[in-house]
Amino acid sequence: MRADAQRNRARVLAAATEAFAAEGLAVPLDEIARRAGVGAGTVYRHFPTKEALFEAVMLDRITRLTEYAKTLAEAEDPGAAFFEFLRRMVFGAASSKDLIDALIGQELSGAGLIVAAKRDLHQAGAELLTRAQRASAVRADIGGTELMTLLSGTTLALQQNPADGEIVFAVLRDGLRAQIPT
Amino acid sequence: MRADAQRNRARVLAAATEAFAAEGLAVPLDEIARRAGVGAGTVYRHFPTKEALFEAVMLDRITRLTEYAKTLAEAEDPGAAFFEFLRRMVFGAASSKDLIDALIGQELSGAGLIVAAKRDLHQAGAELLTRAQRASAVRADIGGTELMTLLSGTTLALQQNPADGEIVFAVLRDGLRAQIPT
DNA sequence: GACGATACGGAACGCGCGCCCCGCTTGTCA
DNA sequence: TGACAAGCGGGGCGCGCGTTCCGTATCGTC
Repeated sequence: MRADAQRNRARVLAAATEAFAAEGLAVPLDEIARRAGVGAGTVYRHFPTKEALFEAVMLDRITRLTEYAKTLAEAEDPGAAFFEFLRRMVFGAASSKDLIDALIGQELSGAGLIVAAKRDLHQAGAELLTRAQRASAVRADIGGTELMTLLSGTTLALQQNPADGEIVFAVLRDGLRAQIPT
Repeated sequence: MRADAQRNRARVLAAATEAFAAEGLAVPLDEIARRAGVGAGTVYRHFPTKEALFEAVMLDRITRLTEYAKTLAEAEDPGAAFFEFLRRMVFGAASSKDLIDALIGQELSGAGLIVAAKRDLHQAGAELLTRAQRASAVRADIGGTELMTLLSGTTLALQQNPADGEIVFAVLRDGLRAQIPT
């Protein structure tokens, strides 16, 4: 690959990451190209479609989260590790509109790369959850899938009112800590 | 107003309510017209713009919720009334994609009718909340605005996985019940 | 330094959708 | 029942945006 091509690819990716985070999937591709200082054609040489570009951005983001989750899985205190993960998920995504689209939109079935990444993240999250539950730090009547649903919702909520972050997180935390009366 | 005009207006409103709930704001106006059995021009005779139609639909929905909240405000048990309201909000909106757009989208500033309706709903919800808090049924460190943020999030979450409704609601409920350790 | 290949830019195309327009239909009232 | 207004349908326009195409510029190599 030619040097300038490599440089442009990186620029596009950076601009796309920023633009998608700020505006969501709705940002026009021309706008991304403009921010990257390239033409629209160049974007298409590196990514066959706008959706592919979006997926590349999300893939990076999701992978990073998964790695973090795996790190936490080896912490001593399972409860603390779990809630730390929760906090990162909630606040990390609160200011990026792209996640909304990634989570809500069912149109990104994609080549399967994202699906796999998502599955990994879910798995890592579930691992943290199970450990915390074994330590009695989290209620037993919730599974990995439902946890992700909750997380999506919390993220989406903070999208609108980032200022309410702490209280929303507190309610989620306390709700997860609650022991079921059976 | 002529009889057929009245009938057509009602048909459009009904079709729009259904279509918006199923598909969200993204549903093409022609589709709504088709479902209503009228032409696109007819829709525009009754509602000046697509957004106006959407607002009319949402106005109805929001007003209904507010009335319900006001009814509950006179119940004997403030805690039970509050959680009943919560349940209605969460599950009532879980299967309608239009609320997503109404809640997320900031583009519907509108003529102010919706804004007023929203404010009324918030006020009624806040009243229920305050009463429940005075009865020590709900944590004290949360206000009306933050409650609405939480509710939006929960609603949005269930949009994707309606099956997780009960557990999500349970976590929200228990999180709200939790007393703060100070 | 010249030449071939690779990559670039941005004008142009097609499509979907909101909205308007106008010839025709239908309801209403005398 | 006739005449006029009110209302209707759907073709068409304009715009925004994703995508493509191709003449031009740039890189790497001999």
